[in-house]
Amino acid sequence: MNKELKTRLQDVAKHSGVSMMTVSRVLNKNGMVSDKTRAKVQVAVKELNYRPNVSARRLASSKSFFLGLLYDNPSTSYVSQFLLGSLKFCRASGYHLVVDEADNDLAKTLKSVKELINITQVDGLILLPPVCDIPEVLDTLTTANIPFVRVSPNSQLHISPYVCMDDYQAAFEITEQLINQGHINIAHIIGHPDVGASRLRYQGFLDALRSNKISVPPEYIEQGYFTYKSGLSAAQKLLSLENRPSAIFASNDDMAAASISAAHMNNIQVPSALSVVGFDDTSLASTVWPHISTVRQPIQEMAKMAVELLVSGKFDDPTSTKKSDLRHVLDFEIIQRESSAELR
Amino acid sequence: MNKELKTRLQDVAKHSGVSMMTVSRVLNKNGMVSDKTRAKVQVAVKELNYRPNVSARRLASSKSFFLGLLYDNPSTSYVSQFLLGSLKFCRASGYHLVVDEADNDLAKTLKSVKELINITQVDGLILLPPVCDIPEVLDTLTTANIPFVRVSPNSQLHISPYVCMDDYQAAFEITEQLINQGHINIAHIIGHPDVGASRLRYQGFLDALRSNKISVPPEYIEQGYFTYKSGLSAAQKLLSLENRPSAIFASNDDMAAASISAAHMNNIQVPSALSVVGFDDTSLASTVWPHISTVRQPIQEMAKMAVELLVSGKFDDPTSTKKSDLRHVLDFEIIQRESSAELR
DNA sequence: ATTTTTCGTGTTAGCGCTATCATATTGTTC
DNA sequence: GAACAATATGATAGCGCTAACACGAAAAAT
Repeated sequence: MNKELKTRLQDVAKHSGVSMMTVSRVLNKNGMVSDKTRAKVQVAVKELNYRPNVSARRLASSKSFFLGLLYDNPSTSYVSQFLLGSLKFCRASGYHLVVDEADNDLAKTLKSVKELINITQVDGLILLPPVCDIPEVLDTLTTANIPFVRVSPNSQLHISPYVCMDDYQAAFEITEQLINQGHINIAHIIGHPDVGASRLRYQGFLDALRSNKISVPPEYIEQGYFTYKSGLSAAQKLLSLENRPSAIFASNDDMAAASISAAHMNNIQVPSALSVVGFDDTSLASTVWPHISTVRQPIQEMAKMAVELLVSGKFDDPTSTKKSDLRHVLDFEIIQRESSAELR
Repeated sequence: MNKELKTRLQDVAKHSGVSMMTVSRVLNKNGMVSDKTRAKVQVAVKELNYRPNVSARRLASSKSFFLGLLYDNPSTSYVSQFLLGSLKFCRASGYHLVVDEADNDLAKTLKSVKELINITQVDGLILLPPVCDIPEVLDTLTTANIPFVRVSPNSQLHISPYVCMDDYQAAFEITEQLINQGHINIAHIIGHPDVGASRLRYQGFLDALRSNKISVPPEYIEQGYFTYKSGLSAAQKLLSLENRPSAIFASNDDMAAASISAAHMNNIQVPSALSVVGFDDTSLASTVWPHISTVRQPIQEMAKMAVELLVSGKFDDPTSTKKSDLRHVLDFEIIQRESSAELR
């Protein structure tokens, strides 16, 4: 560790002719500094390419500069994408990320949460679905007064800031695209019942059909669990129906991939005899053949937003924030690939 | 941040009736402490459930307690698995992980490495393939005298510790398993030429055939790049051969998945008319249908080992270590699933 | 013009730990 | 048992930063 190289707060202070404390205030954006001094300091920071020492900061301040990320067990690629995104933005803001997997067991999950709070002393927590909807976890955090951000939560939307995308609208649009391609017999594989997005996507699907005056027979709706396996058995049922659907909308890519497999197994050509669309645009969507038409979720952007919300400190005082500021919706994108096509 | 809760070094010192410095010495395993005092202190540490404050440590010591992880662009699931593994073990050892993606551009990659060294001041670096074989990166690290561990490296094996598995042997065994299932016409899709493991797997494949007196026509060997796409075009060629192989051994799961897709496209049943085996046992292997028979790489264990090697400090002085200590081989496992079967 | 309030800035102490050196306690040699 | 080396422990001073207060200057109120 080369000590000569590092610029310290003192160097910046000397260079701009003020005290260390003033520089500190400028960097932490709290406290009051006149515009003139602030500008002066900022110039010095830039010129010296100063980067604060996270450890010294953490040691001296009441903040830990740690954020926690708690994930459950959705698709691996979803978690890893989110993870990479948040690591990147944490680093940019001088924070560190402590990652923990929530166990299936509620008691263990709560233990993890408490350890993050008491031992690691995180400044805030990011909760991925479906952990973000476990009431006991939310209670623990609220009681401990730890700020947290939830990703695509399902319930109790007023208790914390959250990032999400418009699952309903995306489902509506991708369904409508199938309709525009001439499909009428469209089946749906619902996502995991514990994940709120599943319901929204299902609703979007239904409403798209309704607004186009298309009715859905009940046997066109199958319950899945976001896993390949569940998708496979759902698709098998759909494809063995008397009146086989010409298109399947699966609530995520894993189940869409499974639908394609099921089609292969039954010698049904995709997309000529069956169109399949998924949701999420995980790497899987372009790793199976044919590539899956899907909805791109901006996972990295969601991670960035989640980190930013915590870092900003805007929500540190839970009583002072208005409901309207809690919701942060990011844009999606419909991706047309080879697994869906015009009905012939 | 609740200050009352945390046990400090001082508390441990008081509790065991020695000075802070002695406790520090016990914890850091350097310096000399008598066995009696060490025992006393260790008891106190346990009783008080003491956890050292990483930031204070970092601030006061010459170490940064940061490790860097540099990855390139192999399969997402490989990276994310490794990432999760190393995060876990870093946390357990009180280190933090700084992750950086190596750009395709050499200059940018070197810039990342230098930033990790100079700005973040990492204590050590983990290099994933194929970054672990870029001479300029290795040179930079050697010059800066930063310890690093490489994962499945290809070349210059004497310059740093590394973790790997026996790719050759694993390839040999999974090929032999196909042979034992009655297969004679076995094709191979080679992995990315820049990744050393590709060659080892290819060699293991060849030697398994040779030792069973089976000859391979040259058209049974296709070059791939570890991507689904490259695997698809390779498999297409293999399956359109006059004398079609009855089995394909792909150098990773992505290309095995592609081979299965290609089979579907050509109306070839897997595994009844074509057996396919892969390598890595990433999540993909059990997300396509049929599930892929493959070699399980112990990715998380490799991550753990890599972190441990750096944390141990055994290799901080590059001149003092013997060649024999550098190599760390972990066990693999052959996983038989539904994509391969007895030849009928 | 004086008091009060605000704002902007500097001063001091210390966060929890380790490096460094000083000191105390052994053990070893002749 | 004196003289030395080796080993074991303690005291002190920071690492780079911020909290908490102190203080002067400007603005507002009397």
